[in-house]
Order: sequence, then C-alpha cells, then structure tokens
Amino acid sequence: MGRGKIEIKRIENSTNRQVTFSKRRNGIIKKAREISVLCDAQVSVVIFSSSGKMSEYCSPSTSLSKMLEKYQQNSGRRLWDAKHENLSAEIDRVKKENDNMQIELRHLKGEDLNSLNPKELIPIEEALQNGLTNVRDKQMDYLKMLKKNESLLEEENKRLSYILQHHQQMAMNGNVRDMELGYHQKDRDYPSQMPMAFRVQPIQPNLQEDKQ
Amino acid sequence: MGRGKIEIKRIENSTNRQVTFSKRRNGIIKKAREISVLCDAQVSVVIFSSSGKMSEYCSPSTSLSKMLEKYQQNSGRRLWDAKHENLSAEIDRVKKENDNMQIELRHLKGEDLNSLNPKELIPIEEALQNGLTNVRDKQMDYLKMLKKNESLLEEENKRLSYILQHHQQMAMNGNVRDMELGYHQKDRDYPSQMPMAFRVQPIQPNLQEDKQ
DNA sequence: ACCTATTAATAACC
DNA sequence: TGGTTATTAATAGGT
Repeated sequence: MGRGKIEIKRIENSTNRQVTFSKRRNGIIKKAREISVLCDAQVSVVIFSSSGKMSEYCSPSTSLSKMLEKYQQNSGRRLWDAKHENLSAEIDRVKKENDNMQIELRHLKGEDLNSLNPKELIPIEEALQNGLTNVRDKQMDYLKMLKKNESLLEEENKRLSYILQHHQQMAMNGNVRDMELGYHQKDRDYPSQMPMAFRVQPIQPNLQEDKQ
Repeated sequence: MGRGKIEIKRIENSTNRQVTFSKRRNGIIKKAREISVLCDAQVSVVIFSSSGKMSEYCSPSTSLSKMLEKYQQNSGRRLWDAKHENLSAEIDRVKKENDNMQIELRHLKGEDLNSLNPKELIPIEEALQNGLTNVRDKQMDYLKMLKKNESLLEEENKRLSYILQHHQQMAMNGNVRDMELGYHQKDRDYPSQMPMAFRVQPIQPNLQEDKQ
C-alpha cells in the first residue's frame, strides 16, 4: 500500500527506516485504539524504535499493570515473579547465613550450650580462648603505648622545666641577648634529634595497622 | 476499507463485533510483526477480547519481561509496585544485620581489633570471659555426669559380680531350685528401689534441657 | 510535514 | 471461523 510494493525485510536506508517506523507506529496505535472502541477490547502496545525511543498505547478502560496482571493469570507465565523469586531466594540465603551467625554468636556468648555435645564445645572453647588472648594482647599493646607516652611526656616535661628555669634566671639577670640566642647551646643534656613538633606529640595507636 | 465506511464506535451486533475483532486483531499483530522486521523495532502487543480471550505478540528479538523492564526504565513508572521494593528493603535490612553480626563475630574471635579503641575492648573481653566460663561450666557438667555414670556402672558391676558368684556357687551345689527362686532374697545388701532397666542405663546428658 | 498513486486491510456477505 | 470482493484506509516514495 504505497507507491510501490515493499518486501517485509529490514529497510537498509536509515532515514527511510525512521520515517516508515514513525508512520507505521502511528498506524498500529490507531488500529489499537479502533479495535478497543469497536470491539470492546483491551489492548496494550509498547513499541521501542531501533534508537530506543518508546511509544505506548493502552486502552482507556484499563492500565498496563492491570493488563499484565491478567496476562499472567491467562498465560500462567511469570513476568516479574522470576525477579521476585530471585529476591526471595536471596532473602532466604541471607537469613540462613544470619541464623548461622546468630547461633555461633550465642554459642560464643555461652548461650544455648545444651544443644551441643562435649565434642562440639571444644572448638568453641578454643575460639574463645584465642579471642581472649587476642583481645588481651591488644589491651596490653595499648597499655604499653600509654606507658611509653607517659615516659616521653615526663621527659619532655623535665626538658621544658629546665628551659623555663633558664629563662627565669635570664629574665632576672636582664640578660635579654642570652634569651634571644636561645637555649639550644645550653640544653646539651637533652639531645634533639627529632624535630620539636614530633617530639611533643603523644603516640597515637595506629588504628590502621594490620587492617586488610 | 471495506464494503462500506464504518464509524469508530462500539459495534452493537455481537457476532459482527466478534468477527471484526478477530480480523482486526490479526491485522494489528501482522502490522506489529512488519514494523519489527522493517524498522528493527521491538514491539509487544497484548489484546483481550471483550469475552476475555487473550492474544499477544512480541518481537522475536526480545521478550515481554525485557520489554517491561525497559518500559519501566523509560517511563519511570513501576509496574510491579511495592512488592519489589519491599523485598529489596528486606534484603538490605537483613544484610545490614548480617554485617553487624559478622563484625561482632570477628571481634569475638580476636580479629579486626585495631579498629577498636581500648574502651570498646572491655565489653568484648567481658563477653569472652563470660562465654568461656559458661562453656567450661558446661564441660564440667559433662565431666561430672561421666564420673557419676562411672561410679554407677561400677556399683552395678559389683552387684552383678556378686549375683554371678552366688549363681556359680548354686550351680556347683546343684541346687537348681534355689537358683530358680532367684537371688532376690539373697542380695539384701544391694537394695533395688529402681527398676532394673533404669538402673543399668548410663546417664545421658539431657540435650534438650533449658532449650527454648 | 504534506501529497497521492498504489497497495493492504477489511466490512459485508456467503 | 474461512473465503470473496468491493471499498476504504494505510502508506511508500516523492516533494
């Protein structure tokens, strides 16, 4: 139906194809509307052009959702229940994982132990013992750090006191020049290999250490 | 296009309507197939007649599910509503729970402790200590049970040896009547308040005790 | 977008 | 339903 007959096969000329698409799309949607009205039918049409542009028609008496609901009832096929089932399966999987961890946690906390036989208690005891060792080691690390900090700060304190004492002495002597020259020549007993900024900073536990 | 022009309005004659439906349905599906081929388009058509009979067409390069997936992306509208989102939310919730438990478990096992500060280590240590106590208590319970069993069995053993000794004596004396009368009068020093069947049964740990 | 020769769809009838 | 055919509707190719 046109100036010439055409074969039903892909139109190679892109422009031509686009034009034909547009015309025929309108034609289909018009036909869909007509059959809806003429025959009391419910029709839904969804069309994507090759460039991805979408067009749709749905009979005014219904909606795409309702149509698809009916479609599923009629065909028995599942349109989106497959997705639902996937999600449900995922939930089940994760919940099961959850339950297992919950049980493990309860056991480690010494709950529900009656459901275990003596043989099963052993790895739990070992895990607890191991965990306890690790936790206490870590606490010991912190303690050592604190002690180290303490002694560093103490030393720094002494150093500062010493310097302050000199300042006061110099101030009393009115020896401003000496003051401005600084104390660097005078505190030989406090060798400064580290820069000041670092030296006064308390050690912080390295929270990232060992972290994967 | 036919022997006469028709208005686009509901065909009142039922037979006529049915016939027109059938022909036009075929027409639409043919057009859908043609535009698919000619223009590389993806088309889905779902038609319900007024009597509820369903017809469908879907381009061979796709499926209704895929089409609807694209439809949703394109239109932003959700066809299968809340269901999907509820499930997704549930998954997220459970997964989060999962993660938290995983972290707790790892901490109890003495892993990833560097991400904790000293204050956070304390409850973990306590939990571990507590769990260890409970597990060892339970192990002690089993041990006690085993010991108790042992002594019970030992006693039973003695009792049986005693009886056996009598039997042998009686057999040697040829005193069959005495033997048949039984030993019940003769083993006064082993008072039997429990039925035999129970008495010889080793104690089994009650695995269900305290279980919710 | 519009035009129109031509083909395709289909209404009425069997 | 399925076939026939007169008639209308859709549309291919051109502007």
